[in-house]
Amino acid sequence: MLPKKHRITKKSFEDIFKRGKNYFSDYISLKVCPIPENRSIFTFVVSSKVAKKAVERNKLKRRSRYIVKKILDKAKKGCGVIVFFKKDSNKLNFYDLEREIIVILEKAKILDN
RNA sequence: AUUAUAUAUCGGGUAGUUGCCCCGAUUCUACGGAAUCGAGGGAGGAAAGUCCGAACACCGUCCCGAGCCACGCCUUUGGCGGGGCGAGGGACAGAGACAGUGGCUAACAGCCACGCUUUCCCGCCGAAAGGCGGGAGGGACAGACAGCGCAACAGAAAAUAUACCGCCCCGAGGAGUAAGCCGAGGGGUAAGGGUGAAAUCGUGCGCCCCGCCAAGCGGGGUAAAGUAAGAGCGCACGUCCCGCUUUGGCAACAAGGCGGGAUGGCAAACACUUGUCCGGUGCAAGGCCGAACUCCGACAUUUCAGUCGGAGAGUGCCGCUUGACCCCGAGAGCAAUCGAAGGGCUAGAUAAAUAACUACCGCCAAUUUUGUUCGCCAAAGGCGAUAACAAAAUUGAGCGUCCCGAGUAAUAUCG
RNA sequence: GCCACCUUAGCUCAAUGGCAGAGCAACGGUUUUGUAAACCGUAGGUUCUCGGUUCAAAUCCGAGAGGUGGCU
Repeated sequence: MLPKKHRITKKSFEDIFKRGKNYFSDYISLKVCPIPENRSIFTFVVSSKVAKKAVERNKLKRRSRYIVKKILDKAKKGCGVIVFFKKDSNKLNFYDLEREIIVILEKAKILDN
């Protein structure tokens, strides 16, 4: 799990959601927005349209947090990121999910490749 | 061993690497917090659905009100008078909820025990209706002689039976030599008609033998038995209802006696009746404190900026886990349940923690390959919140819903 | 967290407890040189699911499933 200082709070969520720039891939869409802090913050949103059971939604979120945690040091500072999952993304296994997330973060220029 | 039903309990394990939330200790600190350590803790039986009734918190109108506070007067260890605050209690009534009796409970529409009723099976009694006994289930189980309604189709008729066919009696009159026939109309009749879910409580009998020619009468038999005709009648039995009453039971009710009677169904039809219960909102309740920002006022100023005070404000903190708590359980009770003594502290997150990966054990209905005649099994391969159903959001009680295994107990069947 | 409502033919909707219907769409035919329109006809239903009340349930009652909307 991400430490608290890398999570998005209730207040900043609204802000990033409105002002954020969109990036898309087959399974994931991002909203990215610069923030006036010397760190990057993340959160993950899984609609109940993607996975009906809370169990599956939580699993997707847990795995994603672990992946982001691993690459946190290499990421650009000062970004607020909301990760939305699209349909069928619950069918990905761990390694495919990791590849998806890294590719789209590179696309959004949060990660250098 | 298999299947079905019911059900106490359990819900993957071990090791390693890397992490998250809470708690505790220590250190540092710009007092916001940060770092390190810890043989500290970290989802469920249904956490879910939200069908229920509670705890807890706040709020509204009226009334009662223990007590407290100050004031006035008097005949001053006291009495009287009006006023304020006020723990707590009551009423808040509608097109509301509930409905056998007793108990359990904080409370309930839940649970336990009992009663009544109903369906199926078995046995016995009886001519039948029906009754008695046993077993397995079901019952939203007050009231349909207070009102107001509903019942398609079929049927003569569907709730005040108002008679369509038939049957019986009377019969104006008609044709005819007569016998016999036809017959408007009137009266009686619910036994027959065959419908329907339901037809005015149900069942049985209305006879047999002998004597007199017969009708009829007399005698005998059977539990009992004959009218102008006709089963609305008679007799007997059964079921149910009403009134009075005896005994047993806390009660629902049961068993019996006397007398009278036969009133169909639906209240899960009604803004129907009777009885009982109920004020409202929900932890986003509510409390503390008031950041950014906005507005107002004052001060100060050439301008920009600023200082102080007030109001609004949700960044935050509390509520938030010691509780109708958990384990064990002497003892009370048919049981639900209550419970002495002893021991324990067991998630509190907030875009929301409780995990990710690896190895071994584990699991694999169906599908693929190899070994093997096949199966078992082994290996490959697949799965993994590592098995199904499924994850806290104030708390706990119940209901109903979902579901794989392990395991426990009992019955039936096969060996 | 809480509350209200809906589910009927392929689609949009009706239906006092008493034979489940309408419009559009589909299919066949008539008409036309042909198509459309028009006209005639036909088929299509587990009334979301499971129980119950009733002689009888799309309708009344209970439980479940799916969906829509609202408050905070």
